[in-house]
Amino acid sequence: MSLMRVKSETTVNEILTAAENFFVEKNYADVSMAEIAYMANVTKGALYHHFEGKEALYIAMLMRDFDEKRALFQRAVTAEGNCRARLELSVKLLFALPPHKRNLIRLVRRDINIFKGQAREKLLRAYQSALPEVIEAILRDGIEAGEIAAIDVRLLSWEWVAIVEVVLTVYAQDVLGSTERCVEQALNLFFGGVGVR
Amino acid sequence: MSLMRVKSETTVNEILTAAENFFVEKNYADVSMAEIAYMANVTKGALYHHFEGKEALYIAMLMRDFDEKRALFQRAVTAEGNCRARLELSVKLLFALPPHKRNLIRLVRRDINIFKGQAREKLLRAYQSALPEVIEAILRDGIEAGEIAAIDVRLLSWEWVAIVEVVLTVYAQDVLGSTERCVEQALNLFFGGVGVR
DNA sequence: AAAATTACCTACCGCTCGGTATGCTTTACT
DNA sequence: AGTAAAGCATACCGAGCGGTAGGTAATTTT
Repeated sequence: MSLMRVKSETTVNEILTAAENFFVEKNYADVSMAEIAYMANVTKGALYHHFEGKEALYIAMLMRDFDEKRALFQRAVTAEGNCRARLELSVKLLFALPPHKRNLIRLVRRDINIFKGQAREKLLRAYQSALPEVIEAILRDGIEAGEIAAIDVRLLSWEWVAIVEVVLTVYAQDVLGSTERCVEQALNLFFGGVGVR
Repeated sequence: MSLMRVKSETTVNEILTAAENFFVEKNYADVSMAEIAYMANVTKGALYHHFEGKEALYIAMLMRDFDEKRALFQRAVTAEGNCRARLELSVKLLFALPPHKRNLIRLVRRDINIFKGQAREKLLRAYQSALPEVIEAILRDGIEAGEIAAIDVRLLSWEWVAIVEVVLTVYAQDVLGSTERCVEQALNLFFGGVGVR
């Protein structure tokens, strides 16, 4: 039970990693099971041995990433400091990831429409608890401490994520120069806006 | 030349409208030429008579929408008032559109990755001139007038669009109640941030 | 050592979808 | 009136993909 289990886990991980690489760069429909298998150095038969189908594989891949992301951002929630400092930490943690892992964050919002019923619900719940809820926890503290205005936290978290996604682009990093400037830009906009007072 | 031309134009418009309805709700790959044809009350033969293929049809559809959007937002550029007032007008114009036309705006950013080469460039240029450049014109005026901070206008326009897209969601409209509140929320965040001073 | 289970491969099936070949009907030109 | 051309329908093809059936080799269980 030991040797085989290790082998299986290794294969599964290789498959999931291969899947990540394809799904971040191409649409769900444009990624074939055959190429994932090829990239993972196995055959299609192996894929269907470990996963029920394409949809299950895709969901499993996202779930694994959600777990990583949740663990990562949890560090920002439990960190010391005020709301702004903790948001800053969360973005810095995100920037510290390799580009490919960063971009995985956008997959749900891009592909959520292709799933129906329970698969869709499952994904949404998992995403909610991996990202928005974590941000919301920080924002709630910020509101209680009187640092930010008392606006619906979910809406606030979405706006925050939207703002961050912009500075995550290549263009933003070109224009702003460094990671620090990107983080600063996002924080300044979110907390103070761009209007001149 | 007259009767047939009118007939043809009508058919083309019906095809484009049918295409819009499908492409806003499903991924590019999940929309079939057959269902577009059915929705437009023609056959696949007619589609391929009027368009070279699926890609050409999709691009033509976006192009038509770009033209409408550019004409729409141009009104905000030439309007009287300061930067903030004109941005407000542009969002209100967007909100005044039927939901289906509103959402077309997100298609490019969603699907741009599935095109390569010249098709991709063409789409990007058309999109740039239909939306970002229009916003940029307003923002540039705002910077010159000292209303907003001197940040790269393209980056600013992206942030603005990102913020607006959030208040365009159903959730935001539920929470905030009215269109006016949505517009106000976006403007307040963009100009003043959410930090308490 | 035999049986059962796991991991994986090869070969194949069925279906969908983009695209095409061809012909019919209506309009436009001369 | 006759001919050319445009608008559109029908019927079909070929490729590619998700998924399956069945076999083989290794490992674990009894």
